[in-house]
Amino acid sequence: MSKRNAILASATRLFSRNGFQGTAMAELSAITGAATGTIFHHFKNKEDLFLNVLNDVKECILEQFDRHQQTRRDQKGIEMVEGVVAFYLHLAGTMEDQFLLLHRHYPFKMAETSPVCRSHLESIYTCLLDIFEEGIQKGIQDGSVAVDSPRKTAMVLFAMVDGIVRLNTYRVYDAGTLYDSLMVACRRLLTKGR
Amino acid sequence: MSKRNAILASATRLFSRNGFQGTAMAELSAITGAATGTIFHHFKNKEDLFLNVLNDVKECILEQFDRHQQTRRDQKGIEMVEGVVAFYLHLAGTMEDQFLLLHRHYPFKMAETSPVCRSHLESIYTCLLDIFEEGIQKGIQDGSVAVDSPRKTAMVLFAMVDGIVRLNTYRVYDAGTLYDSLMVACRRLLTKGR
DNA sequence: AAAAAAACCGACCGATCATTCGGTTGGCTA
DNA sequence: TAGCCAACCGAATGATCGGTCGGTTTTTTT
Repeated sequence: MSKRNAILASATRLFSRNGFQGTAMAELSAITGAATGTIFHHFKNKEDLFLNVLNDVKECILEQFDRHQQTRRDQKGIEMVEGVVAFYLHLAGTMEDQFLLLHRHYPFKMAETSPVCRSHLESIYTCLLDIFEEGIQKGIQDGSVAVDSPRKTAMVLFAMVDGIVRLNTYRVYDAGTLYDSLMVACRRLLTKGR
Repeated sequence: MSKRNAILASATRLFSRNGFQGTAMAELSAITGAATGTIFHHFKNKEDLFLNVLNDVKECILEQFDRHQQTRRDQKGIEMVEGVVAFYLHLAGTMEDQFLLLHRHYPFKMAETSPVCRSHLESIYTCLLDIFEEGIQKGIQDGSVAVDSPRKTAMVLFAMVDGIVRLNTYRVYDAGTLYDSLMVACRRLLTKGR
């Protein structure tokens, strides 16, 4: 692995676990074996480094969901949505650092002044909401889903799923045992009951 | 207002908006007009100051919900739950800083090493979950709510409501227009449909 | 092989940080 | 009045931080 990529990989971990201000370039230097001069050779400053980390996170997440979507073209709407929810929970486990980064507050604060940061975050959330909405729309057409506003329902659904993931990574309570209840809740949200 | 309370009030705002490491004692000193020596006279260090802030947040939130609960003794279960959800959304608006503090990551990280911090956070979340569960339990008895596991449902419900509040304060999207959809989702979650 | 470019190094710098400390003030008690 | 103590002050301190710079090594190009 090139030194640049090693720096990016370790920076992702540090920015996620310790935050932006909690990540010291000296520590990053020690972990990666790259001199501080080398880090600033590849990235013009700390914020630029973070923006590159966030860009990687964005591309990784978008690619994962794009690939997942391609295998789900012929399902019923409700099954698509449930599949996405399950996939989201799965990814949150395998890409813990990336999801933790998105649960921290500073990226959203940085987005208020940095258009690049804002663009990355928007890409991620727009993509996720679009996927949820697509499943809901399809479900409405095939009769497996019954809701008023697809977009708003997608938002509420996403807030629920992401809320569970957050409470889990923040260790508020063990949400691992909650995934079944979440799927039940998901189904109830989308159907009118029988 | 005593100087100690002025320090606590401003510290709440700074810790919420700028984070722990993003809050400088010098800035706190400038805002409150208290010398840095005065701050360290009242609080033995920065962490102790934060713990006192968190304690105030805890007491304030617990008191608000206690008072709210007392006015809701004679409602149906589902109405109690919906009332609590609405009250939660209302509080998130009037106590923005306190809720933002609870949405940041560092208090939960600090909780891993500080028992005092952990205790405060546990008190808050246990209280909230208990209130949600109480309404659900009551609803099961009076027939207005139909779910399998009250506690797990309370957790999922809380994750949903808190998720909406978080996405709103992080300005991911404007959730203000989402409160109606949230209440609909809440009702669907708790009832079997007709 | 020579030259040019890119990657890399780590000592160094100024700024900022949390915290300390010696001293002043003002209200309370004996 | 004398003595005491909590509240208060702000200059000083040592550690740490992000970022720079002059130089060396490695890779690529010609």
